[in-house]
Amino acid sequence: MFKAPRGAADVLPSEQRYWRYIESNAVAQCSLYGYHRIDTPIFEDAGLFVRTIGQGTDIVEKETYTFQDRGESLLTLRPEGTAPVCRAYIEHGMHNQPQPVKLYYFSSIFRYERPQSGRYREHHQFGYEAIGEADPALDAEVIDMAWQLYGSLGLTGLSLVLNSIGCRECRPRYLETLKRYYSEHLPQVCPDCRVRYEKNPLRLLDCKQESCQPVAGAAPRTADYLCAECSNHFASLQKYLGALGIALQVNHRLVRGLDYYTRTVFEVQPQEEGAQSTIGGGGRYDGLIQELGGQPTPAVGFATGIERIVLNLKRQNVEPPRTPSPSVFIASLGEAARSESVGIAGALRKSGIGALQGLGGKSLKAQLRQADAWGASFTIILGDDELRQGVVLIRDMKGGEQRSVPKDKLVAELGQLKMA
RNA sequence: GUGGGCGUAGCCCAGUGGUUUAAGGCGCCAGGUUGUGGCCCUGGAGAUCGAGGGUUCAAAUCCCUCCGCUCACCCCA
Repeated sequence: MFKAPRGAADVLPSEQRYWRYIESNAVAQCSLYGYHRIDTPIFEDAGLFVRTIGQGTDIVEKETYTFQDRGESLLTLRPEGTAPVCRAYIEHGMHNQPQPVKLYYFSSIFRYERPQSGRYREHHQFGYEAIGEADPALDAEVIDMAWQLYGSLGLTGLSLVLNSIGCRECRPRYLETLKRYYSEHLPQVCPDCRVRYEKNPLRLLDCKQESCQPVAGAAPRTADYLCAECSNHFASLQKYLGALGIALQVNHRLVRGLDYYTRTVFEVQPQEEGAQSTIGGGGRYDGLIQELGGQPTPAVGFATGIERIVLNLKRQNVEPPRTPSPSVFIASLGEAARSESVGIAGALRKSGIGALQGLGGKSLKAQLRQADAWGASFTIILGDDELRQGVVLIRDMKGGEQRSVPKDKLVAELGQLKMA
């Protein structure tokens, strides 16, 4: 027996309403903020992700699905959404469009890791990128849109965590200070942190090991080492978020797992304990486009995990709308009635009325059971008697009343009933 | 990659060595009306008891190995 590969899952019909609910709310937000959809390939040149996400990051180091195709190109299944969008921005000369260029996507994301609740090898993200503008008001807008999206979905108790991790100019100075500070505390710190110290010092800050908390908590703060521009940017952003009425908490230990972020980084976190602490995150990445060979271009973006939103919707008992089933069921008895019923079903659908037929020559009882199981509002009954008289029976499934209607009036009649 | 929990029908699960030809519930199918649903009643289909090996007169039940699922860590969405 074949099973879905580890960490990959079917989204079954019964789950779809969550997904469609999220998607339609997200699309609605996108149009309010002027974003246009982009779809990028599911795989990219492997180098794209190494260049952008960073050589020392976990994603690149141990989580990518990378393979050689038959033409010996080295390809990687997309492990995140931003780099491909930036690649497309450059490849299609979007710097010639009015800036910022605002793009959104829904895409599957692949990371090779041990699956657990809210974490899969294939998962799906909704994300958006605003490319070509450095104004902190744009950062605020990006954050606002994320916040509005969660709100529109009915999620509550989320918190917005914000930090600035500086830019190419001021971050090296900060990292030096951080390393100097940690060098004195290395013996007290967990083994992982000793590795981070060498490979990715920023990550020292968000170590969750109990033993590292005192050291990390007292560490120098990025915000205290920002250059004047970064500092102003961060201050303005907070002011704008205030103007939007968005409550945020600055967390000096928030850093993100991808190397390309500059200045603004933020995450949205649900209250619930345990499981995955982040539902969505993003930030500014002013160096990324240039890193990929484009003009120096500032940009800011956000991405959120669909599976994690679904998880939280369920935890909070949010009920997305159910997709309606066809409201008319046609039960027929005998072959003559059957071919009549095929025609009726077709006519109903042509006039926009969803219709299902009883199939397989089942008894009327069985067909009514089926109609009930489908939740049909009306069942049309058609047998030899009705055929002879040129009528059909319309049965109201709610109360069980039924009456006969001339065959040629059926479509009009049902149209009326549906209105009522 | 590391650690914990768990694997009995589509789903939830009883059964911890011998009346088990593996029970029950949900769901599915059919019948209870000569052409009438939802409730009820009756019947039916559906399980190589995760896989392989071992112990035993006897294994779903004990032992070993493997596989899978799940939760957590790392990290992230």
